[in-house]
Amino acid sequence: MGMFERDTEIYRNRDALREDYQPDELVGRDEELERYKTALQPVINGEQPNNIFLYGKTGVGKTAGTRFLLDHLIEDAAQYEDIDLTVKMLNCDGLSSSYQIATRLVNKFRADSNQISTTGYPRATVYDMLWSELDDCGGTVIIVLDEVDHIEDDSILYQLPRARANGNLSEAKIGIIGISNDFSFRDNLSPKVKSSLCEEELQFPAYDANELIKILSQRAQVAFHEDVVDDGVIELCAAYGAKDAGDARQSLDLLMKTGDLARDYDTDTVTDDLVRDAREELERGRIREGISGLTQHGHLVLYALLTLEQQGETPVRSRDIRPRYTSFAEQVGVDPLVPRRMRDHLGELSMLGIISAVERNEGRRGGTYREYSTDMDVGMILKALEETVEQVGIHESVSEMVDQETTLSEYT
DNA sequence: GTTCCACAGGAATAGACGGGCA
DNA sequence: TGCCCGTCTATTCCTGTGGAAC
Repeated sequence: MGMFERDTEIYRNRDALREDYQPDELVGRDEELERYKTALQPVINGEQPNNIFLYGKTGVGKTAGTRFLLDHLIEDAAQYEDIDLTVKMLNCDGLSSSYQIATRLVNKFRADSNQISTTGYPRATVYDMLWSELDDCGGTVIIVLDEVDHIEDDSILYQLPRARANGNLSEAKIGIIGISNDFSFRDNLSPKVKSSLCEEELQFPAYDANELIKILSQRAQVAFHEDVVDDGVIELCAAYGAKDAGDARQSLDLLMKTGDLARDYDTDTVTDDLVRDAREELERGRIREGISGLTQHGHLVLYALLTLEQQGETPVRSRDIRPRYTSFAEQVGVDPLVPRRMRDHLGELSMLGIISAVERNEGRRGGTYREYSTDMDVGMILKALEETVEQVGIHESVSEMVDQETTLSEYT
């Protein structure tokens, strides 16, 4: 027998569970796509396209829906001789200024051999280059700015929709599609930008469990061989996904992890139990990753909360976490942070989903405050902390402290 | 309706640090 | 090497906020 043996293969096409997989049909977004389609209709009519602003949380099909519709739009527009449609998509992640967006856009229109540098030109020159590229291109041009909330200044969002009205363009008709998962971004736009960019606003709500089931079934059918996936697996993945954030990406990851576990265990069926294992595994990974990105003080704040949790003192408000945190900080020989900064760390921890916060309000008697607790297994987080944090001294001091505290509390 | 509590969290600012560059 | 710049952490000061108490 050889050293390598082929796995019992449950997958037909594992890639179908990946985020970037494009199914032939987009399920679960019927209403949204219908409205989106209506908003794009002017393109086919040969009119000036609407500017569209699209918002919704991560993993609710904004980008996938846009790709899907625009692909069809390009295909259908080709049937009309008087329409010359160009679509350019730009992901603004990692780009912070209008200047950077403008240079990237110019390069999108130019050949690889003719790219411009992303620094060095006066802003007005870059804009002029952009206008001439757009005019050379002519016809209808749709520019999709994904994650548009990463841009910190309005300039390009103001200039682009008005380029034609301002006489910078004579040939091209421009339509902007802005995609954002930050709801407050829209409100923070200056009124003049808001009115032009947000002519059509589309909101993509989170997926509910039924929609997730549809999506997962569709993908699973392609991804797995027949009769490999037990009844209930899909439903369970969807239920977890709907409970957490209504995020399709997350549910798909869970399903894929479950399949991977089944493959690793050499079983030929994907079962409910594996879903639970996979979820724990993903959770562990997420927590480890979150913890590794924290500063020393973040770790100390987390330790403080964890030890309080172990003693049954949670949920606990930040001012009651502080003494514990302060003594931990002293134990490891660092100055404790001011309360304001400590709250930042607590906020960061709850953003990462490692701890949870509930806002409480006792009015004139007690004002508003937040109560923190961990909604996960403390042992698991502690283990992740020990694995991730190499800082000498912390664990020893903390476990010493915990021992003291627990012995103390045993006597009281 | 007004007041007021105690915190939430935004804004301005400073210092440390690291990478790119002449 | 020193300089510049952007990023990250932390501090200080501040305004905002929801609902119980008045």
